Amino acid sequence: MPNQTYTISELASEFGVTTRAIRFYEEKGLVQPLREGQRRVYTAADRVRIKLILRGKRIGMTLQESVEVIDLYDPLRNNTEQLLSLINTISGRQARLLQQKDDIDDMLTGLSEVLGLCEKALGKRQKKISAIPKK
Amino acid sequence: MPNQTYTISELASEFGVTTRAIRFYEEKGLVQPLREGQRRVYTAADRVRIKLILRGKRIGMTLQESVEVIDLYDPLRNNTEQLLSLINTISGRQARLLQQKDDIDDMLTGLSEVLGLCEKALGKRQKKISAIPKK
DNA sequence: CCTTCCGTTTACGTTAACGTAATTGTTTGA
DNA sequence: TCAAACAATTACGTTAACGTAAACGGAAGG
Repeated sequence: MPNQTYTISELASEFGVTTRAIRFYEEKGLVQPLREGQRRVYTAADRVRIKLILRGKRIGMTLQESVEVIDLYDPLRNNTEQLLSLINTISGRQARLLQQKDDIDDMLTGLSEVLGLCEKALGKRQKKISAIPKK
Repeated sequence: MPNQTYTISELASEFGVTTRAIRFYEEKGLVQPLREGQRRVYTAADRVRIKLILRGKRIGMTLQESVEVIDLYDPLRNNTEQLLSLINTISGRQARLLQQKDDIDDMLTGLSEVLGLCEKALGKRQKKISAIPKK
């Protein structure tokens, strides 16, 4: 039932990107939609992949990096050595993400301070204005 | 006393970037170090600007965006209209940053889950190994 | 004096991530 | 049936953010 599929322009408008961008992702092997004749047909899984790719982009990851992260979830390899290397990869990525959160928090703090100053400055003006009798 | 200055290579190695990158930032007008003859001399303020630029980069901002954010802190303009527009700019930026935090949290959650699976898989193997008598 | 180590300028090269045509189907509603 | 809307392929263009190389200058040390 929810064997829903999507056209390229549906996904494009849903995610606010161009169809060109989505075809580009395919060129790079990031997604492999089915075909119905010529037309591309995207499954729910394709849609999620694109969504995750765009999420990665928002926090400054390259397309390749996004794919690497996504691929961390795939059929878990069973070899011990690979598992250890996977753990290292994940830990490294987590560290970077935590650093990014700190960066964002710092920036948010700074912006809040500036915002406070702005409102304070406006507040004074407001008082003057509101001190003017209405009409 | 802390009228400290820095050479380009000091800053480069402190921040883990090349001198080329720092000169590039200057080309783009992001910093304007003093000169001592030919040599560039960076003040503490220059250093901070570069640090903030790199912080922006880490969370996926372009150099121009970083500069825009940094410039939000400068001599607060006094005009009411400008203040209102500044508030909008800041609010927009804050919204984006909060979105980024959510993105990061989602990614962290996913990675933790995968990490859990890895450790679980390794754990089983560890038990088998530790069940082997020592020599 | 000569080399070695910064530092400088100039300039062409590179990669990522699409944008922007131009051209060519294909389906669909008037 | 015919134009309008959507899709596909091909291919050249563009921007950001440096990399890389060449060629040169000053100073410091052996």
